[in-house]
Amino acid sequence: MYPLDTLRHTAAHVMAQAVLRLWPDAKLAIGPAIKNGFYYDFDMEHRLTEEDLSAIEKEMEKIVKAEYALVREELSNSEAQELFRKLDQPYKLELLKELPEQVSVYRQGEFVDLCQGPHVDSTALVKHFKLQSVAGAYWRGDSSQPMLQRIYGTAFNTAEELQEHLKLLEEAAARDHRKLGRELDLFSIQEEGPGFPFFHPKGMVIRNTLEDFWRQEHVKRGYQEVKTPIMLHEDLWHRSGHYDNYRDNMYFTDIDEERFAIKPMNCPGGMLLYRRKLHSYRDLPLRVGELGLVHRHELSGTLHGLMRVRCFTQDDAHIFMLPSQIQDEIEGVIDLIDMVYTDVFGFPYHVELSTKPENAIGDDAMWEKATEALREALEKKNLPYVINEGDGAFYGPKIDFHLEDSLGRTWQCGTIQLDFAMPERFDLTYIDEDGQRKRPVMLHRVIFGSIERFIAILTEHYAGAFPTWLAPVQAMVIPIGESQYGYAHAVAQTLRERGIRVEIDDRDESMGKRIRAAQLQQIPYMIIVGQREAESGTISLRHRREGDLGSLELEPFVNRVLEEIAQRR
RNA sequence: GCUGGCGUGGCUCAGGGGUAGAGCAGUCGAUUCGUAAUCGACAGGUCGAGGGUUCGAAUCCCUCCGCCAGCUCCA
Repeated sequence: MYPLDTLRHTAAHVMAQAVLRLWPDAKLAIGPAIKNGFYYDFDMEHRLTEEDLSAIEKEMEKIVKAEYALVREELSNSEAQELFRKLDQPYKLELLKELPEQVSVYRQGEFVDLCQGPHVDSTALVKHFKLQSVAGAYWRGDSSQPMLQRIYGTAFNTAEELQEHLKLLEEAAARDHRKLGRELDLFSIQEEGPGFPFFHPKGMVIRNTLEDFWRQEHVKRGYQEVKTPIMLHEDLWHRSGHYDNYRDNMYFTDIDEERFAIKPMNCPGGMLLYRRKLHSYRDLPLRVGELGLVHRHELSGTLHGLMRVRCFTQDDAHIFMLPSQIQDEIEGVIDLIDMVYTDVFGFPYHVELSTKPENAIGDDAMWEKATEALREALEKKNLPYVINEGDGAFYGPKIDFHLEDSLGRTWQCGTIQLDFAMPERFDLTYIDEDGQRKRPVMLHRVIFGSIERFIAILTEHYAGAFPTWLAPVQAMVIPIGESQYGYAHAVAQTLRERGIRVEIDDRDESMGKRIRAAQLQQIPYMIIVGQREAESGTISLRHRREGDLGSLELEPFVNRVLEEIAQRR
């Protein structure tokens, strides 16, 4: 048994060999193993289609059956150059320019590729593979370079593992929040507003419930809430550094011959609010939250349902604090994020520490200090982390929280950014004990990240079956026959008065059909009322997963639902 | 933004140079039903938009818009 990435790397070679057999003019770029499979990039006249994939797979099968040994060969760089010049493989020559004096190639049958290895011993081992898709990809990931054709595939050691993986992909497609968002009537994106989502009544229930939860937890932790304007004068964005560092993602407009920008971030507005009055050291830490709607110009090709949009709501907060409060405040945010991810949603997560990017404001010493402070907090909290070099915000380093959903996919949601630069730029001050004006330090942080994206993640995580506290409709009352309509409406009204989101399906359709409709809408509880229930003043309860739960009085049911809501289950 | 693919009723899809079709959903009627699809009828589309070719375009060509898969980027 070889490690999967070794097997997949060989699979990439087998695929390249097959492609070369079918299209001898193909120029090979690179073909590595990746997280869930492998790919190889080609430059060729023929435009690959999905149909070509099965032809390539057939050719690959021949190569597997031929059981070619993979043979490693050490060459000098110049020998390799000669080889690939002869083979007319210009991308390999370009790669060689940056490789050391001694390089290696791997051969299998008539095929040879520049490659470090390692590989499996024989093409015979690449039995369980599947080609998945064709897509464009830039040479060296650089949008100024030519676009190549990339074939994605995957490979496993056993047929079972391959099947399992393909099933997982199907499952992910079935849970796609764009599909569920339509079916459950949560949100839509119209042609008139690419990347600008519309929230439907049911989507708004989820959204408002999340926001209510957010507010409760923030009030408990001493946060205040503000709302800053969506549009502010361009001068502000020059001062904040956004104009220089973020201009390409911003929307601008004119008002009375003055230039304004729609906010891509909430912090500059937060700065203005801090500056509205003098602050004493006694006021700090000042924790100011904002559910802020930001707009960012994202490339059209990157838009993706609610996951990637052009306007979204950040559950933002800015914490202004004394330098001595940095550690406690960071830890407080880490605890809050942990509570939300772990206790409420049950998401496992990992953290990354992102350091100074190329476009950055503030000097190196400042960055060093900020990065160290974040690192210290992580270590104090005993949180293992990986470093994400150069991935910080332009105003400060950050801790990113990546949660893992029920399909094992990870999503970056929460982030904590430590910022010494903005307070400097906006000349923020507080009056210290000694009567001197001093500079506060600032934390930017989000828990959900973007409400829109978080809802998308939740939708896929739960496959549309939102827990009761979030479910847009918590109970559907289904009268069996017309004579129970009055009783059914009375039951619904009682539930409504107790704060339960209830609907009634009294359409003139069979009970089976109405149960099915409620099941498909993933409504947690169905309340069936027929003659028996109407006469005894009870309900017959069905749960979307547990099925028929038999009959009971209304009160225990109300308590059950209210308990689930209170427990956020 | 780039490469490739795709745009037909609310949804899923068929049709493919002679002037639009199914299922589901919807409406109406019959039915009044005991835990995932009762039966029937009706209604619903200038086939993404604009231009061109043609006697005739949803169908062929061009441009634009949008969507999908990637790339790049990111909450």
